[in-house]
Amino acid sequence: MQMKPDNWNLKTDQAIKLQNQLRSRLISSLPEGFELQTLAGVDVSFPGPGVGLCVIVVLSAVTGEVLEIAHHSMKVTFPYIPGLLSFREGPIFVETVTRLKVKPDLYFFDGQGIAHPRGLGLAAHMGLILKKPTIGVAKSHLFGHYEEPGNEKGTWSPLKDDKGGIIGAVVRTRAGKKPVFVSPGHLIDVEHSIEYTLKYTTKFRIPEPTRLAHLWTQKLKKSL
DNA sequence: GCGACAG
DNA sequence: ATCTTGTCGC
Repeated sequence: MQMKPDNWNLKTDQAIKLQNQLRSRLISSLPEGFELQTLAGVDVSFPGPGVGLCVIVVLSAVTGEVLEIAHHSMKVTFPYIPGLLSFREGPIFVETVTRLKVKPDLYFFDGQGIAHPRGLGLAAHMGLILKKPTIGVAKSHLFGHYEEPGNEKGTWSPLKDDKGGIIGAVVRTRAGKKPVFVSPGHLIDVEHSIEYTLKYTTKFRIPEPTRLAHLWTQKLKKSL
């Protein structure tokens, strides 16, 4: 039986089963004739217990100019459990994305893509719902084996699963600073995930789209 | 049983 | 993620 990727009313054991079923639907290559015109960064903050605030910032892939910012806050019930982040942040993201006028060609998420225990991290799961290319750029490690990458910006080392398959990369986006964990979500491969992550990470360690989304998520949290 | 553990 | 100001350093 086919389950919907946006079924949030599940207990933890059922959520895990859903992830195992959805992983097979992932496509690991860009759509035919893919053209990157607009991209988005997503982030979620928690103004208080049981309340989440999501922000999506859309930028021009050419000029880097901010084209649109959408946000929404609502009650969150699912707890934070490593490996089940999409069930906590997914509902509010899906609600927020409906408020966008511009539909981005690519999304950056603050979390893992397929570099996940069941191959379905936040970025991968949201990609299946969006049916758009998604990339996960996490600030810390969750799953996979790797060697520390070189110390220069742009250097990276592969993230591998238990069988040695490459599921992402540990990328040094800033010399001398902690690397980020990049992995493809849906409709994209590891190589392009690294390429786009480096291309859109300019001044800081985190890609501009998600970095800006995070800034807004913190700013809006205070004005509530 | 003992660690590891996105945000 | 969140609790929290100024401060040392590149």
